[in-house]
Amino acid sequence: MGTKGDNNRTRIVEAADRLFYQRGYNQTSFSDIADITGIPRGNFYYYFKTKDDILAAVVDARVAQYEEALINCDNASDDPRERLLTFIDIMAGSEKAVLDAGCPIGSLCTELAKDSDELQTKSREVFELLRDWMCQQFEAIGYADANDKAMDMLARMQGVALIACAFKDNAYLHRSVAELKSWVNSLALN
Amino acid sequence: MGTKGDNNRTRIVEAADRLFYQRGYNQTSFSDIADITGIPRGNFYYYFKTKDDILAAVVDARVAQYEEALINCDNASDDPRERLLTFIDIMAGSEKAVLDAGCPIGSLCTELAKDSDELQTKSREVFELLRDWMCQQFEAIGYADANDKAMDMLARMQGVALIACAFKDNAYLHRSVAELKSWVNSLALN
DNA sequence: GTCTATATGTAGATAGAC
DNA sequence: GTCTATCTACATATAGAC
Repeated sequence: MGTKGDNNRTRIVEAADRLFYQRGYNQTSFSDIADITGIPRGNFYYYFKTKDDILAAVVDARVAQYEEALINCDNASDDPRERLLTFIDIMAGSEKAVLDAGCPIGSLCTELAKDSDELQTKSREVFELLRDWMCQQFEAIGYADANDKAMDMLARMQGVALIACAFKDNAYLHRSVAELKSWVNSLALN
Repeated sequence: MGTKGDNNRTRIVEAADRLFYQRGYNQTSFSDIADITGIPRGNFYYYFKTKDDILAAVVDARVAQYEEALINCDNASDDPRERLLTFIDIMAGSEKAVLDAGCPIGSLCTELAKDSDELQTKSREVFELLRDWMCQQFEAIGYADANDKAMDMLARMQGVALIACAFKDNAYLHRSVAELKSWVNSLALN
């Protein structure tokens, strides 16, 4: 523990994370990951029992990454609206990637919805994290239907990412992000 | 032409259409289509040169199917708002499938955004058809930014379908469809 | 822990008999 | 037009040397 093995494991997960996003889970092979990391295919099975296990590790890594981002949002302000705006800015920061491959969370869930239930349930975890955090913010603003609001905001961001990617429309993406932010700004603090 | 060959071709396209929706394009094999249709794998190459050609035929079939649906929307009323409501009802009619596999158009575009440019461009055709028709309706209502409105409505529907599918949340789907319809109803006829 | 060699299955695609 | 047999490539996964 804590030596070279962990390093290799981490490198596999990071490469898989990027490839699952850019090519999709099913279209990413062990060879692809091996080519990027320089770690031979056969070696993967020392760190992971199956490809599904690699996905689980990737989802865990993404959850950890977003947890950190959400802490940053929390620290950015005491005003829940400001926190939501910070979150939108973070997401909008990867606009080029979104235009190219959509939202990493949404596109993964969409793909795995057509696979096994286990993969589907696992990939949903990132969404659940974001929904719960958004729900907290809407509760702090004073909404009784905070969870509904969180689902709405999640859906809105996903719709924007999907359409922007499908049409490769950068202008649309910018306009929609601006409109989403002005919607958050207009929320009354009850 | 017009004889048995067309029948087999049509059966292949119909089976592929269903499978591309339920399992995804890349996860659907010739064997899968052969199992459903009873037509042997090797036979496919008499009707299609490559798997990509089958996808093109499926997209063409979907475009034709939605063109027909849009004509029905046009015939339903002279009021563009009523037409949009009819369209929403048609899309909401397949709620069980949406919960299971998402929107057939959106999930295909999301998947193929990570594949070749050709497949991506082809799959976008269905979206373009819907966007153009929606744009017409918003123009008829009197919006100067009709195309923006069309993109917004498309994105909203896609976001709802994606989130409903990811969370397997039927109640959310119903609520969101109702809210979308009440939004259309509230549009002022200028 | 790390690597090579390989097993096993299945994918898309082709050849050629009928 | 329809079908069987098969090719080639590549997928996940395993075995076992070092």
